[in-house]
Amino acid sequence: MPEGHTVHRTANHFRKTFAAQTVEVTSPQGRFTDAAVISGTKLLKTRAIGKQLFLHFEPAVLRIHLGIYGKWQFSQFEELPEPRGLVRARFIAGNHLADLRGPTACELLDSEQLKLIQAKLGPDPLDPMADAEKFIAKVSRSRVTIGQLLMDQSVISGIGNVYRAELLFRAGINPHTPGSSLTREQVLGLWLDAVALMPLGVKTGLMLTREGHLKAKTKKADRYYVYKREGLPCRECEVNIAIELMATRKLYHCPSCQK
DNA sequence: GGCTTATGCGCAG
DNA sequence: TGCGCCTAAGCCA
Repeated sequence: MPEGHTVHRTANHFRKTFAAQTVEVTSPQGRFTDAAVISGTKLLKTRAIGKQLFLHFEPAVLRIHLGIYGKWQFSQFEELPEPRGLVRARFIAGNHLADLRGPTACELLDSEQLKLIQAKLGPDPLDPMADAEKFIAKVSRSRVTIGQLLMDQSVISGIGNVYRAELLFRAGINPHTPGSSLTREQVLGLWLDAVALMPLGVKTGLMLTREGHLKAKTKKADRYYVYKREGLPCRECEVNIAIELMATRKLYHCPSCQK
């Protein structure tokens, strides 16, 4: 379920229920072989950058990336439940439990490795300290299409297939436009729109992108302008929403509103 | 119950 | 470009 907002929610949850505590870390499945290195140490700091979660324990930093399959399951228990299925990592502090399944990455980093990985990440619209100019500069210099640039985590962190489609529709920009063909106002506009929308995602856990429907009570069927609406009439102009593959990912857009 | 699909990404070639 | 990852929800029967 991971576009950036979900990972920030996870970071917030860890901060609330695990931070500053001694955490017991195990790998019931066995594949996270370094669990013992951090188990029994304190969670000092929790940070999400885009789709990556960094849990700073005393001996090392744990980097978690859910990829497409990864899932978290959080719960509180009176009696600790047996792990169900393949649990890569299990975190326990007090009566709080977090089970991690199927992640792409669950690995310990030293400070050098951490620096390298974080240096590769583009600015995150959910980070108040993020530098929009870095995003603008990379897009403006690139002949790659804006549809692909928005999915490139070294250009901007945290955008996935849903926000990509919706942001471009909201901006009235055709996904095939090369980054360098966009005006500075258009690129800044995309950034500012992400800055405006993504906190709603963190707050509600839903990707709310439709003007007038930016509330958690918005029904799933009404939630998006174009994402997964191929063949249906555009909500603004009635022309059918188009679908195609762009670099192996499904891309949705309105051929009329996004010229 | 089975089959399809998915909000991602690294890697081989 | 295509594969591997290998979970879980959604949909159909």
